[in-house]
Amino acid sequence: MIPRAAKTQRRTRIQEEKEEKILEAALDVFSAYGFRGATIDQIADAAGMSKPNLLYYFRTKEAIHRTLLDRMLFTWLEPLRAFDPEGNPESEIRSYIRRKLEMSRDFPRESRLFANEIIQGAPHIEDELRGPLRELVDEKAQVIRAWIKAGKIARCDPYHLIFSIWSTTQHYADFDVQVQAVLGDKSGEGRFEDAARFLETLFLRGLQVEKPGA
Amino acid sequence: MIPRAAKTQRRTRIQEEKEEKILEAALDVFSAYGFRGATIDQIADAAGMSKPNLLYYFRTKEAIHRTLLDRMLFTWLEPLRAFDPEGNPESEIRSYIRRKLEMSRDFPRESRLFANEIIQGAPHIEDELRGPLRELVDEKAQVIRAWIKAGKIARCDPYHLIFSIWSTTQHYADFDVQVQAVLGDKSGEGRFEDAARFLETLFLRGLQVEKPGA
DNA sequence: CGATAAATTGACCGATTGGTAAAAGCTTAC
DNA sequence: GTAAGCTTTTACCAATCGGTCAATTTATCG
Repeated sequence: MIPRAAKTQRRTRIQEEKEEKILEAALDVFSAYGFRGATIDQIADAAGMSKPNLLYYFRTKEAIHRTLLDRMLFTWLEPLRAFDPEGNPESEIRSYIRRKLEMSRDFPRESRLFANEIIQGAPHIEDELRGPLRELVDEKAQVIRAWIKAGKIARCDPYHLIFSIWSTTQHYADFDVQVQAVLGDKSGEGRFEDAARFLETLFLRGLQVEKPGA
Repeated sequence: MIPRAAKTQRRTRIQEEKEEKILEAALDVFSAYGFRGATIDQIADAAGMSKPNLLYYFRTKEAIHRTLLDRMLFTWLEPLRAFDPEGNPESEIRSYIRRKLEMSRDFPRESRLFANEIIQGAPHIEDELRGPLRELVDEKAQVIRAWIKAGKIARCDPYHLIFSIWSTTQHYADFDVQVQAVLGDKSGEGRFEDAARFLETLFLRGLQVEKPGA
């Protein structure tokens, strides 16, 4: 009857497939319209099934949204988790920027899902922001502070540094229409490398990571 | 009968007031939920009037949205228009950052209205993006390019420079919940100065505007 | 004042919203 | 096979959606 708690406790092949198909369709719709702007009918259409059938797998619209957000939040934080206190600042920052930029390129819908949620006040994930997210950022801010004290990078506010890396990289996913409107619609690979080069240069120079010269 | 085309051609005091009140309320609602997520009832409630009364002043939900977006787009571009080719790069960039940051502080709802629209594919303003916006950006990109050629700032892609200033500054309005979740909810003035100092330093150092020393 | 136009309202419309009930169709294990 | 449980569908629900209409109230002007 209820798929998520079937008597056998073991998920059917069909369950696995259909749930994935629903989440895939829902990602399209939620990322394009936000939670309130999205409708179950739209998601069901995109998933190629009837509305009651969809609601057989996820009991409410919110349940679908939650599942997507939970998945998203985890992978969204991966690059920051990979930030290594033992590594050298230049390459750590460089690869953090690159990873975030790759996520914008490879998972733009996930990025927009997240952006929609935050812009609209994060009503579904405020706890996660104030809990796990904040803790992780605090931890990495300490790492940056240590680098500053050791004279490895220029003095700066580590929190705003993290914010600026988030915003600049996510911009290419969330504001893609605007970027395309300004740059023209030529395909993406060259654009990606341009952005990567620009941001790496900006941040590394801005933090004076490179040897003092001239 | 129809207020926007009254026989007298002259707008009543009441029209002026009510339309402003509606737009004010609509800004709240649209910026919080996006176009599709917002409802006329919600806006009417927030404006303290009945739905038919609201529709007496704006014939459709889209008309309200359009009016807000048109107003917004104009003021949103003001700081970029003020970018002066004759000025010196350091102070121009510095004041551009500051102006954009002030807009995020003083008009966060307008910023979120715009962000919602762009994230959701800019269905209502794509023409404006490809037209006026693009032209203005092209023009200012030329200014930056000239500064580079004159050796006044470091070589970099001017478009991505503009994007990065947009994204970093708007971040404080659009992703405010996240910023507050990470930094704690202490009041804003100190935060604003911190952000301004960080961004100015990042960009000016990143562009090597300051005299080569050490 | 009275008259004319502007402003506001309650009642209502068809379409769409998120979600349910129940029965029919389909798989799977025995 | 057949029975049990999983999946899907049809029909439906109350609430809400954007928007209209006619009637009423209020403001304005001579």
